[in-house]
Amino acid sequence: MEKQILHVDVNNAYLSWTALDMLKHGSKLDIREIPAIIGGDESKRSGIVLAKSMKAKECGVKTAETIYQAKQKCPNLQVFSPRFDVYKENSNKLYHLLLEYTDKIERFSIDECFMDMTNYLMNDTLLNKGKEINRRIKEELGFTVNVGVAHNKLLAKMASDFQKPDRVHTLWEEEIPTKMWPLPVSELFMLGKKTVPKLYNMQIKTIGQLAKSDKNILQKKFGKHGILMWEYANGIDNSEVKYLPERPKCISNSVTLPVNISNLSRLEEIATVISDQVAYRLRKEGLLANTVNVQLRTKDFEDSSHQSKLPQATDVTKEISEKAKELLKQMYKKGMQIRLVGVKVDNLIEKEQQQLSLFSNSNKKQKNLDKVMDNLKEKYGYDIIKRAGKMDLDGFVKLKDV
DNA sequence: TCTGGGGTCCTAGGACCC
DNA sequence: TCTGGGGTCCTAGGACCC
Repeated sequence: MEKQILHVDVNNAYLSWTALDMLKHGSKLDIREIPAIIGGDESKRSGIVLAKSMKAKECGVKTAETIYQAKQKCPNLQVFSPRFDVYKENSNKLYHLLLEYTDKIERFSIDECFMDMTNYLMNDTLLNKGKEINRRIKEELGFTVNVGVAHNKLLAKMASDFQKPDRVHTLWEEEIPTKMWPLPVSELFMLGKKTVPKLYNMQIKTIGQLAKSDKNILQKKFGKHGILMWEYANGIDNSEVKYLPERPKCISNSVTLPVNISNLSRLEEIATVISDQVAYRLRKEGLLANTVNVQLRTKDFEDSSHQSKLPQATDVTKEISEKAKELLKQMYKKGMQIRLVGVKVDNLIEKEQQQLSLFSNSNKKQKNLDKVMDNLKEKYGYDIIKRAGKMDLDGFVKLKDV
């Protein structure tokens, strides 16, 4: 049977939600009405555009470009910092409103949901439900969304991306040739900046041309991805709305350092602090990691990563940080100027599935230490705990480097 | 004061085994 | 001694998403 799918996408989510929070706290200014962006901190070398207002968009400001570039285009641009606690709260409000319509909701990101409305339409049409949701969110939550209405996830997602903001668009199968095929191929979901130029070289410039091109040639050139893009261009997508929460496949944290660092022992200390964060999140999830991965980025934006299996699955901070340091030593070559350090754990399993081994109780001391630290973090917040003899990352780098 | 941070999935090559 | 070949595991890197 045909599926009935909605895709709900918050318009300029970070910016709208920041605007609402400011108004709630007495601000007279609605930053949705002026040229404004949500951006990182240029002094910390994380100065990119995370979200933009319509007025900023009219100036030509693009998401993910540098704040510096955005200001060139739009000299009176106002920049605001992201507020992730506020975003999480609004995301939850949205989710709970949508739950009134179906429990089959996939939270695709903080500001996007897929809804499987098959069997939940109650004598109404899918389009009417979409319109009602759009209206209720605006009235009850105070921000606007685009809603895509279709028979599969891909088409619903493409539809919600049509004209913005505050719109409801259908993309039925019979509308594909008129609504989707004329669009440039770069608009298709899963076609990014590496693939689009290759398609251009093949004289494939619109989604329609991609849809009509030879699937076998695409497969030869792009492998599985070639099949996927051909199917998407033709509106084919049989994937399900994944409404059951799944365990994460990996957990990672990384930092762009305020200054480049070319000193191995300092990098090791940074890797230790990050490992601590990763291990804490791992324990909160009740998971164990089998693999540790370290990522480095040089001042020239050359990325490299090394990974290694652990002797056994663990959530012990010390075991993860020791492995991370070992990998770091392998990777770091004298004279490298490091801009970013990241630690990731992979191949996660549920704690209950842990293989019993002769060594499973060997790290009792470390485990107890982790437990004590975790309790303090729960009680007073993550930042209250500084590792003995170390400062937090910012202070550490600022005071000891340059 | 130019370029974030957190994810998922895929591919290719080497090691190792039978 | 004329160096097969399939399967699995592991690692490094890359593409894409928001």
